Amino acid sequence: MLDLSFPFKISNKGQCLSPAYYNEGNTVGIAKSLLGKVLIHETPEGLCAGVIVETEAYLGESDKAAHVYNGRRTKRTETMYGPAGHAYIYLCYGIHSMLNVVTHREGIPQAVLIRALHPWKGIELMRQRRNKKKLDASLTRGPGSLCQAMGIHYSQDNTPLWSTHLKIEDWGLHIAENNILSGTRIGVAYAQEDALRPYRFWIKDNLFVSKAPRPYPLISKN
DNA sequence: CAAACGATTTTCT
DNA sequence: GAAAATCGTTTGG
Repeated sequence: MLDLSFPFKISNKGQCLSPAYYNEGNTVGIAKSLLGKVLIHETPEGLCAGVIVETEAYLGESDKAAHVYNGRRTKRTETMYGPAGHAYIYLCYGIHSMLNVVTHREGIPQAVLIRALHPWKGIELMRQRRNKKKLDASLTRGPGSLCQAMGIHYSQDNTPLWSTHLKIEDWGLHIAENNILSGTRIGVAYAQEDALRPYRFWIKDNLFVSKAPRPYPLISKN
């Protein structure tokens, strides 16, 4: 029997991450720091929240795995060129919304993809949205799945993450460095040498972290 | 204007 | 493990 219980000690109040948090210019650092933060979405149906347990960094125009590689500044990617802390949400495979956080000042298109959540609040609503009869780790594992569970849609692209209805908060969870693992990003095999870079981060042993499609981590120097 | 392509997920074998 | 689902974005003619 899977143990889906909430494994975090959480404080009694949360603090919304400020615009400055996203504007340090250190995307890899933010990708790691976002582990343990709480994503919150409130809709007329109710409030859902989950702890971020897996992220990936996308490092701008020189990153062959990024949408903005080689300066592809298009209607879709315009959000990535915008202010830090806005949500870059796009449609993938015609079906799945993907949530990213813009992590660099205007003009520098870097972002962090949110790949998995440990569900905290609104779990029954998530289950309904995911059309699951029984709860299991597939509820919020994977970037498309977590957006469906949270009710996040690509029409919400470019929303600031300090909005009243969509935000990321700090609830005092600190993930120790030795509980953070890294490896290669998923689904970017086409990106040649950049596919090998360890820009994916996750909380060790967390049940909701994506299964790796290939052997990992592929430890590469630099 | 036509065609190929996904930072994926689910279902079927 | 293989293949389908499904459509906006991007690229090529």
